[in-house]
Amino acid sequence: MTIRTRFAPSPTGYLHIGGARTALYSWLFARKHQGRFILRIEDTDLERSTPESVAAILEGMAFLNLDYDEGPFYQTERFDRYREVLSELIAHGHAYYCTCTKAELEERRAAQMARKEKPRYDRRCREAGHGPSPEAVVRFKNPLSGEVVVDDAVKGRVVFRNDELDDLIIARSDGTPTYNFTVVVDDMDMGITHVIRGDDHLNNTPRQINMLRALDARPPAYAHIPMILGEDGARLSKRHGAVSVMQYRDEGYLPEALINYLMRLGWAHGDQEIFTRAEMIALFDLKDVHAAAAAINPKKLLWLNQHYIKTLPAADIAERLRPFLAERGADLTAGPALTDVVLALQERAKTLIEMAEHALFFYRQEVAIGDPKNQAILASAPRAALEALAAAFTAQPAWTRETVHATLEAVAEGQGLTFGKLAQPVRIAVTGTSISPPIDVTCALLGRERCVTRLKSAAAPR
RNA sequence: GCUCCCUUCGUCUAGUGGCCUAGGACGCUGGCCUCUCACGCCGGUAACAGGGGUUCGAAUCCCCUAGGGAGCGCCA
Repeated sequence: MTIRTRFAPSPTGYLHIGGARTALYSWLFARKHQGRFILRIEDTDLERSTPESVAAILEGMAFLNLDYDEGPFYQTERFDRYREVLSELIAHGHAYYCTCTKAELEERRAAQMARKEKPRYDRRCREAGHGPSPEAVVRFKNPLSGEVVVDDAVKGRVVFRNDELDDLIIARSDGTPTYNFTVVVDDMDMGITHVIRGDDHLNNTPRQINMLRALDARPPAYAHIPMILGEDGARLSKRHGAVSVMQYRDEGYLPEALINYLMRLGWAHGDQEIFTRAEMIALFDLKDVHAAAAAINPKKLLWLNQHYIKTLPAADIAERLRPFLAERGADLTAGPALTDVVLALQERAKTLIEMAEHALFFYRQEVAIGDPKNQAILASAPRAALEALAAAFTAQPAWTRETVHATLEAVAEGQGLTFGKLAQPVRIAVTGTSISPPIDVTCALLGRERCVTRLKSAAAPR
């Protein structure tokens, strides 16, 4: 049997990291078993679904490199099929028309709550034999007795009693189908073998299984993965900062880091922290998914991002860095090869934004020393030392890291300074900041001409 | 309120009855390295929610309590 999994987001917002993890686990499971991964857009809520959200979801999946074998399918394009299954259900006595109004239902719900009962439909129309009408909804006739057992891959065996369940609405009065019904029809039609989704759906599962049975379909296997909590342990929301996958991208996070982080959040393989895609596919197993909700830890994500910035090929990082540099007005043709700059910066940036900012002075005509602290450091070196260095640089035959280093050492000695006492003011002079790669590397990369110009300008009286 | 789920360091987790005076990672922190910032290396900090059982032995099995979460929509 071919394993078939699906990711079924509703396009009512961006792709957030909880959804991304659900998608990742479904993708991994399919890949591990040489199965098929299907993307389905659950857009039956015409009110809240937007094309922008669809685009955001697709974009997020692409960024994370989660490719799908089938889809994206849109539920709004399958309304004929839902109608067909709906009439089948009605014809076989598994569903019925209900004419109770929203106001009536509301009232009964309130009364049940007041009586400390679980609010649910009282099945008043179940045997009434109503026919179709403009106000009528269609309800599924849930079994009245017995129980439904969900053998969940992460939660274990969960038993629901049918008398706890009510007759849910599967088609609205305007004829459109509802979520719990479309999901059943789609999972059945698309031959989904493993439903991997958030555990907020665990309570829906017995009703879906009952519908599947009414349709003579074999229920898939289920795996309900816990939700992701914010840093404070509360439910994830906008106020927790970056929760959108695209926002992480914009903040300079690598998909490798995000995927690794999400993978490891609520799942473990012993003490291993870093996983390649191939390892993830090979090692992933639903049974190792932790059953409890996990809080997001932004610092650890940052650490992982740094790890991948550090270890991925410099040329690769350079390509990803380009847009961040362009955004900051850097002219990449007026400076050293970007890959060389990345090589120098790779161990000193946690995000691409940070790297772009630290790379900027390589691609600017001039630097400004705005910070008073930096001006003070610059002033700590005798003007003559900077001038001597500029002269020595000019006279120096070859321009490499080694020769630059030797010149710096010679000038420092000549001026009666330690290497460090000269290096830091020089750093301020040529980069405009107190932070950069080693000064010899920085100068070598920046080029003789710019170094000399900046040294002279820093030495000039103001 | 009812039903369902969950509970190991601050956080993510290892642990499936003895290897646990509970391991790793992030964070925080002391030190080393050092021209800045980083990287790297060495060390420290900190947890089995509580209570009852079962057992020679429990973080691991059972029960209860407490706490957290989800669902109970003509939302998905």
